[in-house]
Amino acid sequence: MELSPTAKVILGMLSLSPRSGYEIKSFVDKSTRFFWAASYGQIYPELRKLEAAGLIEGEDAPTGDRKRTVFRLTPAGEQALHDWLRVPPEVLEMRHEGMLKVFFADALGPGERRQRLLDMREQHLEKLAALRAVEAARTKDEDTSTYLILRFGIEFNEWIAEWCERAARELAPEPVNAERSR
Amino acid sequence: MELSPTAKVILGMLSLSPRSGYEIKSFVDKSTRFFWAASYGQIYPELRKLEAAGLIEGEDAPTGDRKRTVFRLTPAGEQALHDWLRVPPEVLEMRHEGMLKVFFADALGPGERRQRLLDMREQHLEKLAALRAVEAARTKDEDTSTYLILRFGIEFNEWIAEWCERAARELAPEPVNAERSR
DNA sequence: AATTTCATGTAATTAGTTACATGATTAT
DNA sequence: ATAATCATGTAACTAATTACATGAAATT
Repeated sequence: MELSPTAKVILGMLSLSPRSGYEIKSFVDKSTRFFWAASYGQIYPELRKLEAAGLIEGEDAPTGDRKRTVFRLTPAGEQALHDWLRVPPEVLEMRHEGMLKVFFADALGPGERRQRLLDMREQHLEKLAALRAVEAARTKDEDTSTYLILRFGIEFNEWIAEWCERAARELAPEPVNAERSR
Repeated sequence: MELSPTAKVILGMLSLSPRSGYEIKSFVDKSTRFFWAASYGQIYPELRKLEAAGLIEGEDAPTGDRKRTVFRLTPAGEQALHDWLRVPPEVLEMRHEGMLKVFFADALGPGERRQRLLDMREQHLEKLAALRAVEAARTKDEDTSTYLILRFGIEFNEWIAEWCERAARELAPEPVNAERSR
């Protein structure tokens, strides 16, 4: 059974612990968001499909009068997750507008490449700040894979920001400031 | 006028030089592919829309009996490209299955995280080899933005592969080999 | 009292891939 | 002769976002 992109993240999230669609979405936004996003428009229909396929099962768990369904993996769902995890990865796609603008920067004339690099750097510094905030809010999970990936995200964005700074510096030797000034 | 994702790469490619849809596609595959892809199913319909909007114009340039249309930017198209390039980037999306598998690796048990890291490393080594081949085939363009981005791609994939190797080594002190052995 | 968060869902739209179809030209 | 490349395009399908809609509970 071929898993859809959103099925992959849902099954994985439910392997961490049973949870509702809303909780899946909010945890995605604090964790996999920077390399694997998911919206409500994907999550809720996919939860129904996975339940129909017998990979997950939902249980009513309302808070007062507000209805709520918590999903957990079935044995078949756990098996499907394991099967997927053991195969080498295939999907590796990016949509990086900052890089595209640097790539075409020469169309603006010789002086403009530097500013495109600084714009790209700025975007990664913003991502970095968001990930650092997540790191600060977290509680003892040093030995988990989820924390390892958070560290990856932080170091990854640092590396890119530094690469941009270095490339900008090589174009013009003035110091690079943190703020955009235009 | 809001440019579609594919319009951005088409206008940029035509700023490098006039070319056909086929040539746009093959150059994308050798250059922006690793951070901004485009398929024929996107390119040909978008070329028609951009021509209808007056941003590009096509000229018949057949090779013998095989018909062929070469597109170039109009002044309005050049303006649209410049307007887009000068605004800070917004789109920054990834679909990174290797990272997602590392993220959920604990579901397989404690020993499996290492293999997921090595799988992810392998994928980036493959990207790296493809980009190095492009670099070897290229001719004097050291001072262009397109070459800068190629260098970025190479160093970026190197950095990720090394990060994976380092993380795998910290989990188990045996040496990391280039080949998958399972 | 008002705002934010929790909670679930759908409809419309946009984006994108993959497979198919056709045919000329060039290289082996 | 055959295969690879050049060249253009569409149809079917999959994926994904965005906006909308509704309403309860918790917080300020």
